[in-house]
Amino acid sequence: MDHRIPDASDLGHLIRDTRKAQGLTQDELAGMTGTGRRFISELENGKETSQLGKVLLVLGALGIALYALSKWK
Amino acid sequence: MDHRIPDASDLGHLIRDTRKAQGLTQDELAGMTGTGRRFISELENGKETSQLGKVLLVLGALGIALYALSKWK
DNA sequence: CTATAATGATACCTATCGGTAACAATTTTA
DNA sequence: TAAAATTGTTACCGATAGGTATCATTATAG
Repeated sequence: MDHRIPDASDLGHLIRDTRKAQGLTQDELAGMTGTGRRFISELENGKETSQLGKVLLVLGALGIALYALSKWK
Repeated sequence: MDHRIPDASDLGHLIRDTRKAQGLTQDELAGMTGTGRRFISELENGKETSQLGKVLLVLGALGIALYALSKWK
């Protein structure tokens, strides 16, 4: 399934749903990505100031691929 | 055109290329998004710690749509 | 229901993000 | 080329990200 990601809370929801679909806890996902449970919780709740690199780590750990669609290039 | 975004530097390259394709300077893009030129410069150069919300603002300003592809949900 | 697990929220703390400004280096243009 | 424009880099600095630990709250299982 592909999802458009206009803002942080959309990404948060997708991450939460995907994590649960895989039967993972926030603690486990944090461990898999070298982050903390607090980071995962805040990310899933749509925090705008989450750091890009860590977000991409989490997406990667969940097997979520990111695509950018630009009509300019 | 769609681009896979595995890490921060891929996103940086896409942003830079798209910005130039539209004839914008970093200063102008910073102004359009309420950020600073420094943020744009570092983002384009693949800084991992750029904040998610601002990154999404920049993508929006450039007309780049983000999609997430998950086989779980 | 109730015990247990999972998540949310908060305090504490160090590291650092990013705005502004200034200067250097690089690229573009005439 | 040389001047101008653009971008990279650094200093300064207030604000805050996020790790760990802890407690409150909510969800889940038996």
